[in-house]
Amino acid sequence: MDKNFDAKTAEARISAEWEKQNAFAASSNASSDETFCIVIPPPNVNGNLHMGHALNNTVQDILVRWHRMRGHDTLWQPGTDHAGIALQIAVEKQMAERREPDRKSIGREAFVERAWQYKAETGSAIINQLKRLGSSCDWSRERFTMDDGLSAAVLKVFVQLYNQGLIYKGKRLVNWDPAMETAISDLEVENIDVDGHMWHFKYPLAGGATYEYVEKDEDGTVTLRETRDYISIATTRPETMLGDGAVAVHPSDERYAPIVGQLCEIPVGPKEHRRLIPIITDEYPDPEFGSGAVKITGAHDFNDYGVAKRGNIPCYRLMDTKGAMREDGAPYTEEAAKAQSIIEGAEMTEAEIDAINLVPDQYRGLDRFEARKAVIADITAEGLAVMTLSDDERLGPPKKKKKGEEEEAAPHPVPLVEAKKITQPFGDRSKVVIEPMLTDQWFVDAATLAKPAIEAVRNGTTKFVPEAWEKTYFQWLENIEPWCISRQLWWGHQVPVWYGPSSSVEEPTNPRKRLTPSYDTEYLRAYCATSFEEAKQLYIRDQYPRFPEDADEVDLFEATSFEEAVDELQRTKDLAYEGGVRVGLVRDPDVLDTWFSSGLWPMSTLGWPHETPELAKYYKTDVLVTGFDIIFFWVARMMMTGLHFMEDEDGQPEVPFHTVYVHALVRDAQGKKMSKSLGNVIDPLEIIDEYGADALRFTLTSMAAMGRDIKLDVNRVAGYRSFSNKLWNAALFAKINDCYSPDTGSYGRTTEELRKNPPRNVVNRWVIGETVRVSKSVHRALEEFRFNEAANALYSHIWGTFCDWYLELVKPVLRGEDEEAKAETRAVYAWAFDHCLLLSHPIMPFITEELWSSLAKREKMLVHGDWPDLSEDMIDLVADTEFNWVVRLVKEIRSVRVQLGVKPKDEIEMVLTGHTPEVAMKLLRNAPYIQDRAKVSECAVAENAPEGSVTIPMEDCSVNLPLAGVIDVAVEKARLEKSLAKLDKEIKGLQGKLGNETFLAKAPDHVIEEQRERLTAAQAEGEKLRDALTRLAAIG
RNA sequence: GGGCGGUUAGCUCAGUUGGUAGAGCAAUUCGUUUACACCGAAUGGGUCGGGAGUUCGAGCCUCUCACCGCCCACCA
Repeated sequence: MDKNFDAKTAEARISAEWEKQNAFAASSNASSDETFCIVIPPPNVNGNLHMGHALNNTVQDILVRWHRMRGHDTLWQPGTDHAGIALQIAVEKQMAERREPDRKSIGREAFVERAWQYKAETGSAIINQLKRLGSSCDWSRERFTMDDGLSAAVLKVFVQLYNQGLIYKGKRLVNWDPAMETAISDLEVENIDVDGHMWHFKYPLAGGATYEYVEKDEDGTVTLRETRDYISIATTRPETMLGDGAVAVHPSDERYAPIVGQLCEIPVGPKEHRRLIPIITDEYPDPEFGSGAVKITGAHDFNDYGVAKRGNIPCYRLMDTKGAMREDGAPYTEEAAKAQSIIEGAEMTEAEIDAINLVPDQYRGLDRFEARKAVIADITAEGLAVMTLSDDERLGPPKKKKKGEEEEAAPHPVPLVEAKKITQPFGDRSKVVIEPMLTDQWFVDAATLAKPAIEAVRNGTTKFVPEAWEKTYFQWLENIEPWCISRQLWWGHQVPVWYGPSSSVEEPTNPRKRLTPSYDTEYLRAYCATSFEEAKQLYIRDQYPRFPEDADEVDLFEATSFEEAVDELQRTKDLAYEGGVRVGLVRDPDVLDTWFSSGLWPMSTLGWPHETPELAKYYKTDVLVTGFDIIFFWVARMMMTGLHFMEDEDGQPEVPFHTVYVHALVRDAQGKKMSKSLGNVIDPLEIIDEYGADALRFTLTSMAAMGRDIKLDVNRVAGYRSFSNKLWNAALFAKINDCYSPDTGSYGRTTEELRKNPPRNVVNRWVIGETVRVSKSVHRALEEFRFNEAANALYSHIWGTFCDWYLELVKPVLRGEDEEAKAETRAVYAWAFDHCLLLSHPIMPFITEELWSSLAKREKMLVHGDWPDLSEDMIDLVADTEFNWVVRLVKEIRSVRVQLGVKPKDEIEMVLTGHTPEVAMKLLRNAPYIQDRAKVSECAVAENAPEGSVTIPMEDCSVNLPLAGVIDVAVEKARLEKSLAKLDKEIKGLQGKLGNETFLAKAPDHVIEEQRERLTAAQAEGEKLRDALTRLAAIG
């Protein structure tokens, strides 16, 4: 055996061996019907292992290895997520780097192929990284959210929810990412406070009308009265003024009561053609804020959208998919006239309103931020920019003063713009400012699906650990909004809906008339199906009900766009097609939110919608291990879909897992998530390279208890590497001392034998008891998900008990001549050490596996070892108390030696006094150990303490070290006095407590008894110390 | 604005029915041809953020304040 564990080479070798043995395969090592299943939170397929993954997978692996060792039928289901938007960004980035033509120029089909190629290049990296961590997933069952099986699940879920009315399409204001040109869900928006500005502009009243503007204070006293020909509006987004549909004030706001119902002018655009909009009332404006008047831009603000819907105010879309001002449509004057006609009573459909482009010609094509600058400049030039701030507000926002910087002497000059902290929405992937955009999108009726998901946690069917997270879960689900699931991306599951022209406008008796159908959306019908073939059937049945038997005569083809459908029809128009009809069905181009497919993960990876044996056996799964950041994204959605689609044997909705273990996030020192852009990432792979996977795993395990943040300290990893080194050397010691027989490959005694015939030697009996104890502690800790307790129990047992005491104590025996004692000790050493390996394996799989096989020939690898289930009756209480006494005695002697400056090499005598015969026996029985451990030459027993000796009080005796002449009397005196002072303080406290009648009356008996015992012991010890002081005084 | 965490030794953090404050690292002293220097022995170090309350007894329960952080929703 090498002197140290070479993690780097050993880990690779051991991984290979596990793989070769199929050690992680589902059901491997199963000896009971009890199942245990965890589905991995699928990492992004193009991702790299970060500390969060490391923690997450360490926890899962501990549970999985533990259950597998217990003989449970165990499956850890692995896989990866296609990471919709994230992967598309990555692919496009790579294409740009490689100077390939961009996405749009190669087209959808080629791009998707390119993305698959990218996936093939990077797809195994994260899996290999998980393997390096030691994750014992059943890799043969690896799944991918876009593989055939999982895609089938997605289709089935979509179609069923669609047919149940739980998925629908609608024109809504959604969060739009102008960089990726797609909608995103609420959860994918990060709201960040940034320094912003608020502008105040005058909207002149139509036709130069005026009114008396009156401001009053709280008492009703008039503070301002003036004649105005405008209404003042505050905005942080001047560029959206172009799309204003109204100005709203609160119905109770008396200042504006005179002008409600009148029209005002949007002060931007060509002067002669400025749009007029009505002043309306709505509950939304806060009279206390700004001027109390709000411009209503329904197509670009979520609050305004609500007002617009209530007040029947048109929503004018100003921007294109890139967030630039629209360039389509007729010149501004014509478009504005259309809008104006609505005010005058013209009726228009939503689509017609959406088609109106109200961007004045000079702003068309400008980026939204450029447009903002231009709008501000133009309005300001016209003198319509105003400030309506109080003097206090004019000071601007408080500036953070840097050290040494002088306080601002004078207020700012009156600004034309108010500096203001504003919360801006950013795309969590693209990091660009999100634009509310009025678009057609697919939604899931989340509120309906949420109800059973809430109930299942309420009634305890699924439990969160720690429980506190249930509150977070409820809070979100109870206020859930429709979930926008469509993305205008190319990478992902395409929405399984096909559109075809409606034939209902005309009688389909003459199908030839439908040869070139109008693809105007008004006449489109949607068919949701799991395949084109199915959609075709649905279309025929719906559109040509009279010709079911003539279905062959309807020639349907699938087109990727409406343009293509029309082109294709034009192209084939001349082809003879007797007696039939030719129609192109166009598939919805959108893809689904990544979380739509990962939300099915527990069902889909086990085979659903097929009724596979795995699904029957392992669903519902047991524990879901996750960070709290994806409780909403993922956990809640798995609960919703799981409950909707899965049933138990009784036909009741079934949850996907009974326990959700929520762990902390690994963060940086500021409590921020680790991120590449912040440069605060600790790479787990580098840590593994340097310290080994076991050390990293042990570190994360010991920190798993933390509430929310784990601030990883690399020093701690180093500390736990030392721990594995410790374990390694304890094994080396076993090898050197032949604890494992090379012939039989075993240590000669089974647990059962040791239980029936306990060893003679008290040290061996004691270590068996300690082993039983630690096995119970570890087991209980794992049962209760208290991973840090399991780690700490092992740490202190292996290092503090086994290595520091047991290993040292058996040295004299193993070096001695008593062959019988040696044989017994070897056997017990090996047994106890094996248990250290068994119990540590879930946390530190590599080193324990390595030692397991290198110490002895084994029937099975440790990964399939039998998890200890030791019976309490193996704890020998007598040996226990006796040995704790020995340990305490040795520690006391060592302490005294160091304090009094006795040289480590010097052996001293010890004399026991004030003892009973039993105590004397106890001492003599253990004399060899005490002599060895405390460097004592002789353990004697006497009536009286020798002259000039140092005394150590024990509860049942005194230990005297004859050190006359060796020690400094003054130092010893100081030592005794210090101990005495400490003791007196304790005695005083205890006496006070026991003298307190209410304490005696109210405290439970066992507590009182405990305090009494402690007092007695402390008093006895105090006496001994006082005696010693007296004797010392006699010498001095 | 709503919700949730945190504040314990120099540092990173444990501390589960309220009953003598703990670990690792760091520090100091001493040691080691003995499984291990990725070592051993010993030592020092905390009015458990402030205040109030409940209790015989509070790091733990209640209230409050302060600071730090997270989540959700937001005033145009």
